Amino acid sequence: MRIATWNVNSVTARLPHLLGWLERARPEVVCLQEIKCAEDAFPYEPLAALGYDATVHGAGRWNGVAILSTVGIDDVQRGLRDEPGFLEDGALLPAQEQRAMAATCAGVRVWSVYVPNGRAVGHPHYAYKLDWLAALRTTAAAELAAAPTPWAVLGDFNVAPTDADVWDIALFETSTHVTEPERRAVAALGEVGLSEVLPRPLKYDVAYTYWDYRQLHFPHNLGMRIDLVLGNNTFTGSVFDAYVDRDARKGKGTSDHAPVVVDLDR
DNA sequence: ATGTCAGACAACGTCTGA
Repeated sequence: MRIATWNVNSVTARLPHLLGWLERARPEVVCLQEIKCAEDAFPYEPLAALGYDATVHGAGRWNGVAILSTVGIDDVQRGLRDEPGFLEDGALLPAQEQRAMAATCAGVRVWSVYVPNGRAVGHPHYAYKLDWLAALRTTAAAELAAAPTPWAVLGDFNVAPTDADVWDIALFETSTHVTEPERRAVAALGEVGLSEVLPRPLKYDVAYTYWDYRQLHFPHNLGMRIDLVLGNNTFTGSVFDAYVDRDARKGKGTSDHAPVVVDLDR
Protein backbone atom coordinates (compact mmCIF):
# COMPACT_ATOMS: atom_id res chain seq x y z
CA MET A 1 0.00 0.00 0.00
CA ARG A 2 1.17 3.51 -0.87
CA ILE A 3 0.18 6.36 1.47
CA ALA A 4 0.99 10.01 0.78
CA THR A 5 0.55 13.39 2.40
CA TRP A 6 0.46 16.71 0.56
CA ASN A 7 -0.29 20.28 1.56
CA VAL A 8 -1.85 21.36 -1.73
CA ASN A 9 -2.50 25.04 -0.86
CA SER A 10 -6.06 25.02 -2.24
CA VAL A 11 -7.46 21.84 -3.73
CA THR A 12 -9.41 23.76 -6.36
CA ALA A 13 -6.43 25.85 -7.51
CA ARG A 14 -4.31 22.67 -7.51
CA LEU A 15 -6.81 20.30 -9.11
CA PRO A 16 -5.02 19.77 -12.47
CA HIS A 17 -1.70 19.18 -10.70
CA LEU A 18 -3.33 16.93 -8.11
CA LEU A 19 -5.08 14.78 -10.71
CA GLY A 20 -1.91 14.46 -12.78
CA TRP A 21 0.14 13.52 -9.75
CA LEU A 22 -2.40 10.90 -8.60
CA GLU A 23 -2.28 9.30 -12.04
CA ARG A 24 1.51 9.11 -11.93
CA ALA A 25 2.08 8.11 -8.29
CA ARG A 26 -1.13 6.08 -7.78
CA PRO A 27 -1.17 6.19 -3.96
CA GLU A 28 -4.00 4.18 -2.37
CA VAL A 29 -4.43 6.74 0.42
CA VAL A 30 -3.69 10.48 0.37
CA CYS A 31 -3.86 12.94 3.25
CA LEU A 32 -4.43 16.50 1.99
CA GLN A 33 -3.99 19.75 3.90
CA GLU A 34 -4.89 23.37 3.22
CA ILE A 35 -7.66 22.38 0.87
CA LYS A 36 -9.17 25.85 1.43
CA CYS A 37 -12.68 24.84 0.47
CA ALA A 38 -15.92 23.83 2.13
CA GLU A 39 -17.01 20.20 2.22
CA ASP A 40 -19.71 20.78 -0.40
CA ALA A 41 -17.28 22.62 -2.72
CA PHE A 42 -14.76 19.76 -2.75
CA PRO A 43 -14.01 18.34 -6.25
CA TYR A 44 -15.38 14.86 -5.55
CA GLU A 45 -16.28 14.01 -9.16
CA PRO A 46 -12.90 14.34 -10.92
CA LEU A 47 -11.29 12.43 -8.05
CA ALA A 48 -13.93 9.70 -8.22
CA ALA A 49 -13.15 9.38 -11.94
CA LEU A 50 -9.64 8.32 -10.89
CA GLY A 51 -11.05 5.85 -8.37
CA TYR A 52 -10.74 7.95 -5.22
CA ASP A 53 -13.34 8.26 -2.51
CA ALA A 54 -12.92 11.35 -0.35
CA THR A 55 -13.77 12.43 3.15
CA VAL A 56 -13.45 16.14 3.86
CA HIS A 57 -13.22 18.50 6.84
CA GLY A 58 -13.25 22.04 5.51
CA ALA A 59 -15.14 25.29 5.85
CA GLY A 60 -13.79 27.62 3.19
CA ARG A 61 -11.11 30.20 2.85
CA TRP A 62 -8.47 28.82 5.22
CA ASN A 63 -7.18 25.48 6.48
CA GLY A 64 -9.15 22.34 5.65
CA VAL A 65 -8.03 18.70 5.47
CA ALA A 66 -9.18 15.66 3.51
CA ILE A 67 -8.40 11.99 3.01
CA LEU A 68 -8.59 10.27 -0.38
CA SER A 69 -8.67 6.50 -0.70
CA THR A 70 -9.07 3.80 -3.33
CA VAL A 71 -9.33 1.09 -0.66
CA GLY A 72 -12.28 2.30 1.41
CA ILE A 73 -12.92 4.89 4.09
CA ASP A 74 -14.26 3.86 7.51
CA ASP A 75 -14.59 5.33 11.00
CA VAL A 76 -14.17 8.96 9.97
CA GLN A 77 -13.43 11.40 12.76
CA ARG A 78 -13.31 15.16 12.35
CA GLY A 79 -11.22 17.13 14.82
CA LEU A 80 -8.97 16.14 17.71
CA ARG A 81 -10.08 15.16 21.18
CA ASP A 82 -10.41 18.46 23.11
CA GLU A 83 -9.02 20.35 20.14
CA PRO A 84 -8.35 24.00 21.02
CA GLY A 85 -9.57 26.85 18.86
CA PHE A 86 -7.66 30.01 18.09
CA LEU A 87 -8.51 32.70 20.57
CA GLU A 88 -7.73 35.93 18.71
CA ASP A 89 -9.59 38.00 21.26
CA GLY A 90 -9.95 36.85 24.85
CA ALA A 91 -13.60 37.88 24.83
CA LEU A 92 -14.49 35.41 22.09
CA LEU A 93 -15.03 31.72 22.54
CA PRO A 94 -12.51 29.59 20.69
CA ALA A 95 -13.82 28.36 17.38
CA GLN A 96 -12.38 25.07 16.26
CA GLU A 97 -10.72 25.21 12.86
CA GLN A 98 -10.60 22.43 10.26
CA ARG A 99 -7.14 21.04 10.86
CA ALA A 100 -7.42 17.34 11.64
CA MET A 101 -9.39 14.33 10.52
CA ALA A 102 -8.96 10.57 10.64
CA ALA A 103 -10.14 7.58 8.66
CA THR A 104 -9.43 3.88 8.56
CA CYS A 105 -8.46 2.71 5.06
CA ALA A 106 -8.04 -1.04 4.51
CA GLY A 107 -7.20 -1.49 8.18
CA VAL A 108 -4.71 1.37 8.42
CA ARG A 109 -5.69 4.26 10.68
CA VAL A 110 -4.51 7.58 9.23
CA TRP A 111 -4.76 11.14 10.53
CA SER A 112 -4.39 14.10 8.17
CA VAL A 113 -3.23 17.15 10.12
CA TYR A 114 -2.49 20.79 9.42
CA VAL A 115 -0.74 22.12 12.52
CA PRO A 116 -1.21 25.86 13.19
CA ASN A 117 1.63 28.00 11.80
CA GLY A 118 2.31 29.97 14.97
CA ARG A 119 3.00 33.20 13.06
CA ALA A 120 5.66 34.56 15.48
CA VAL A 121 7.26 33.43 18.74
CA GLY A 122 5.18 34.92 21.53
CA HIS A 123 2.15 35.57 19.29
CA PRO A 124 -1.16 34.09 20.54
CA HIS A 125 -1.05 31.82 17.49
CA TYR A 126 2.24 30.36 18.77
CA ALA A 127 0.61 29.37 22.08
CA TYR A 128 -2.30 27.95 20.07
CA LYS A 129 0.17 25.87 18.04
CA LEU A 130 1.68 24.34 21.19
CA ASP A 131 -1.78 23.66 22.69
CA TRP A 132 -2.88 22.11 19.43
CA LEU A 133 0.12 19.75 19.34
CA ALA A 134 -0.64 18.75 22.94
CA ALA A 135 -4.20 17.87 21.88
CA LEU A 136 -2.77 15.82 19.01
CA ARG A 137 -0.68 13.88 21.52
CA THR A 138 -3.72 13.28 23.75
CA THR A 139 -5.76 12.09 20.78
CA ALA A 140 -2.96 9.81 19.59
CA ALA A 141 -2.47 8.35 23.07
CA ALA A 142 -6.18 7.56 23.37
CA GLU A 143 -6.38 5.83 19.99
CA LEU A 144 -3.09 3.98 20.39
CA ALA A 145 -4.26 2.48 23.66
CA ALA A 146 -6.68 0.37 21.63
CA ALA A 147 -5.70 -2.59 19.43
CA PRO A 148 -2.25 -2.37 17.77
CA THR A 149 -3.50 -1.73 14.27
CA PRO A 150 -1.21 0.19 11.91
CA TRP A 151 -1.61 3.84 12.87
CA ALA A 152 -0.03 7.00 11.45
CA VAL A 153 -0.39 10.75 11.54
CA LEU A 154 0.66 12.53 8.36
CA GLY A 155 0.62 16.19 7.47
CA ASP A 156 2.02 19.67 7.63
CA PHE A 157 3.44 20.01 11.15
CA ASN A 158 4.92 23.48 10.59
CA VAL A 159 7.88 22.29 12.67
CA ALA A 160 11.36 21.37 11.41
CA PRO A 161 12.48 18.56 13.76
CA THR A 162 16.24 19.30 13.59
CA ASP A 163 18.54 22.13 12.54
CA ALA A 164 19.41 20.13 9.42
CA ASP A 165 15.78 20.33 8.34
CA VAL A 166 16.07 23.98 7.29
CA TRP A 167 18.40 25.40 4.66
CA ASP A 168 20.24 27.73 7.04
CA ILE A 169 19.52 27.53 10.76
CA ALA A 170 21.33 30.84 11.34
CA LEU A 171 18.49 32.60 9.54
CA PHE A 172 15.90 31.13 11.93
CA GLU A 173 17.16 32.58 15.22
CA THR A 174 13.95 34.47 15.91
CA SER A 175 11.61 32.27 13.87
CA THR A 176 8.89 29.81 14.59
CA HIS A 177 9.16 26.23 13.27
CA VAL A 178 12.54 25.57 14.93
CA THR A 179 12.08 26.54 18.59
CA GLU A 180 12.62 24.05 21.40
CA PRO A 181 8.99 24.15 22.63
CA GLU A 182 7.74 23.33 19.12
CA ARG A 183 10.29 20.54 18.70
CA ARG A 184 9.50 19.16 22.16
CA ALA A 185 5.79 19.12 21.32
CA VAL A 186 6.50 17.00 18.22
CA ALA A 187 9.05 14.82 20.03
CA ALA A 188 6.42 14.19 22.74
CA LEU A 189 4.52 12.15 20.17
CA GLY A 190 7.36 9.65 20.59
CA GLU A 191 6.30 9.17 24.21
CA VAL A 192 2.95 7.74 23.10
CA GLY A 193 4.61 5.20 20.79
CA LEU A 194 5.11 7.06 17.54
CA SER A 195 8.28 7.46 15.52
CA GLU A 196 9.12 9.27 12.32
CA VAL A 197 9.24 7.68 8.92
CA LEU A 198 12.21 9.50 7.37
CA PRO A 199 11.76 10.02 3.63
CA ARG A 200 14.72 9.94 1.27
CA PRO A 201 15.33 12.96 -0.92
CA LEU A 202 15.19 12.51 -4.68
CA LYS A 203 17.93 15.15 -4.99
CA TYR A 204 20.33 16.95 -2.60
CA ASP A 205 21.01 15.85 0.99
CA VAL A 206 17.83 16.69 2.86
CA ALA A 207 14.29 15.74 1.93
CA TYR A 208 12.79 19.22 2.18
CA THR A 209 9.04 19.32 1.72
CA TYR A 210 8.40 23.08 1.53
CA TRP A 211 9.98 25.95 -0.37
CA ASP A 212 8.62 29.51 -0.18
CA TYR A 213 7.15 30.79 -3.44
CA ARG A 214 9.22 33.96 -3.09
CA GLN A 215 12.78 34.78 -4.08
CA LEU A 216 13.47 31.66 -6.12
CA HIS A 217 13.62 29.52 -3.00
CA PHE A 218 12.84 26.32 -4.89
CA PRO A 219 15.42 26.73 -7.67
CA HIS A 220 18.01 27.54 -4.98
CA ASN A 221 16.80 24.66 -2.78
CA LEU A 222 16.15 26.93 0.20
CA GLY A 223 13.69 24.54 1.77
CA MET A 224 12.34 23.16 5.01
CA ARG A 225 11.30 19.67 6.08
CA ILE A 226 8.04 20.35 7.88
CA ASP A 227 5.66 17.77 6.39
CA LEU A 228 6.08 14.69 8.54
CA VAL A 229 4.89 11.10 8.87
CA LEU A 230 4.80 9.48 12.31
CA GLY A 231 3.58 5.95 12.89
CA ASN A 232 3.30 3.31 15.56
CA ASN A 233 5.60 0.28 15.39
CA THR A 234 3.07 -1.73 13.43
CA PHE A 235 3.01 0.99 10.80
CA THR A 236 6.73 1.85 10.62
CA GLY A 237 7.66 -1.85 10.69
CA SER A 238 5.87 -2.38 7.39
CA VAL A 239 7.46 0.62 5.61
CA PHE A 240 9.90 -0.40 2.89
CA ASP A 241 10.37 2.96 1.18
CA ALA A 242 9.57 6.65 1.67
CA TYR A 243 10.51 9.71 -0.35
CA VAL A 244 9.62 13.33 -1.03
CA ASP A 245 8.41 13.87 -4.57
CA ARG A 246 10.13 17.21 -5.18
CA ASP A 247 9.31 16.97 -8.88
CA ALA A 248 5.72 17.91 -7.94
CA ARG A 249 7.06 21.31 -6.78
CA LYS A 250 8.49 22.11 -10.22
CA GLY A 251 6.94 24.47 -12.72
CA LYS A 252 4.02 26.85 -12.74
CA GLY A 253 0.88 26.53 -10.71
CA THR A 254 2.23 24.10 -8.10
CA SER A 255 1.80 24.03 -4.33
CA ASP A 256 4.64 25.40 -2.23
CA HIS A 257 4.80 21.93 -0.60
CA ALA A 258 5.83 18.61 -2.16
CA PRO A 259 4.13 15.30 -1.38
CA VAL A 260 5.68 12.79 1.04
CA VAL A 261 5.14 9.22 -0.16
CA VAL A 262 5.34 6.10 2.03
CA ASP A 263 5.29 2.51 0.72
CA LEU A 264 4.11 -0.29 3.00
CA ASP A 265 4.48 -4.03 2.40
CA ARG A 266 0.84 -4.76 3.20
C1' DA B 1 11.44 45.01 -1.67
C1' DT B 2 7.65 40.61 2.43
C1' DG B 3 10.37 40.12 -4.49
C1' DT B 4 4.63 34.77 -4.44
C1' DC B 5 0.44 32.76 -4.01
C1' DA B 6 -4.67 31.99 -2.84
C1' DG B 7 -9.30 33.45 -1.51
C1' DA B 8 -12.83 36.81 -0.17
C1' DC B 9 -14.87 41.03 -0.73
C1' DA B 10 -16.93 44.27 -3.49
C1' DA B 11 -13.01 45.19 -6.67
C1' DC B 12 -10.82 45.37 -11.63
C1' DG B 13 -7.62 46.66 -5.91
C1' DT B 14 -6.77 45.59 -1.17
C1' DC B 15 -6.72 42.74 2.60
C1' DT B 16 -5.33 38.37 5.34
C1' DG B 17 -2.64 34.40 5.89
C1' DA B 18 1.09 31.59 4.68
